[in-house]
Amino acid sequence: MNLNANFVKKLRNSGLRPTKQRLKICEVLFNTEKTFHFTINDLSKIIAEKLNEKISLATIYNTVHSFKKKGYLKEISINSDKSYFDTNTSIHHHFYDEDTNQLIDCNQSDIENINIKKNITGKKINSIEVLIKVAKDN
Amino acid sequence: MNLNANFVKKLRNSGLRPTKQRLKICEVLFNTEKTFHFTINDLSKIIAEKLNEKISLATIYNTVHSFKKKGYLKEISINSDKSYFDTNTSIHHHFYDEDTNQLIDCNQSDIENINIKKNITGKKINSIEVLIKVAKDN
DNA sequence: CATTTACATTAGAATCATTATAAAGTATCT
DNA sequence: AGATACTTTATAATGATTCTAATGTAAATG
Repeated sequence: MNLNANFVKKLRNSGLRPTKQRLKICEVLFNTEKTFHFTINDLSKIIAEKLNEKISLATIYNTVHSFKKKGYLKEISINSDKSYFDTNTSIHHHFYDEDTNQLIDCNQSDIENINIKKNITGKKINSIEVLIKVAKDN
Repeated sequence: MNLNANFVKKLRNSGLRPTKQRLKICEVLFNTEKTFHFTINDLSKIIAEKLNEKISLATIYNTVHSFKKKGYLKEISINSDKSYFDTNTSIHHHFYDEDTNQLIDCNQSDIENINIKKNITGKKINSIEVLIKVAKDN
């Protein structure tokens, strides 16, 4: 399956028609070797600068949220004013560098298995996320 | 040490003068058997309703942030639009009920020790927080 | 393949949480 | 008590996100 068909599939699965704008968004999000973290504002700038395309914020918000709902993107919790998203949707954790405000992936294999002894009755666990805050050591 | 003296001490330690408004805030935050979670808006409403006092939002924000900086309150990360605070400042984790949007404490003793095998070079770990998202099991 | 219909895009307005401002009030110091 | 420094407050400003409604485009229909 070529890239474009893959993008179309992701969009359709998310209940979205494959439009020019949304395909551009896919290009930035899914056509990369490495996964990455971004805010809506970051994404908007990348599209504007690298792709020389201007897509309205409303469209970007809608598309990102649809992808998130479908599981093609993850939202990441940080004490913060902004929402961070992650194109790495696998189970993994994060370091948050308080000096630089940078988010860094922490593979599941870098943390020993987390064993939760007690759960809320009648509920199932949907996710376990660890956030490790680090700062200059001095 | 009586309660009031305790409040004054907390305020002074946080670099704040003990004013009428701030003491009312302390009353809500620290004069309880149980610790609890709140948003600034919650706090504002509790003060307005239970204490029959109206304190401006700016004062509440300032006071809460000073307490947080000093460690008398914790801020909690959730995928969200709002900031949650916790009067339980001990090391502990959280369940987040996605059905009800409720935050529930998870004691450190309810999770087996978390062992991080790899750290960012030159950084020290300030905190390790686990957020367990749960939802109806059906 | 023209037409209709349903969904999309967009700029700009609206909203909501949070932060800044500056005038009036209060705690503390001397 | 008077001077000084910090506070409170209402209101304005900001910034992220969502809404709106007019215009545009994809898909379905005949």
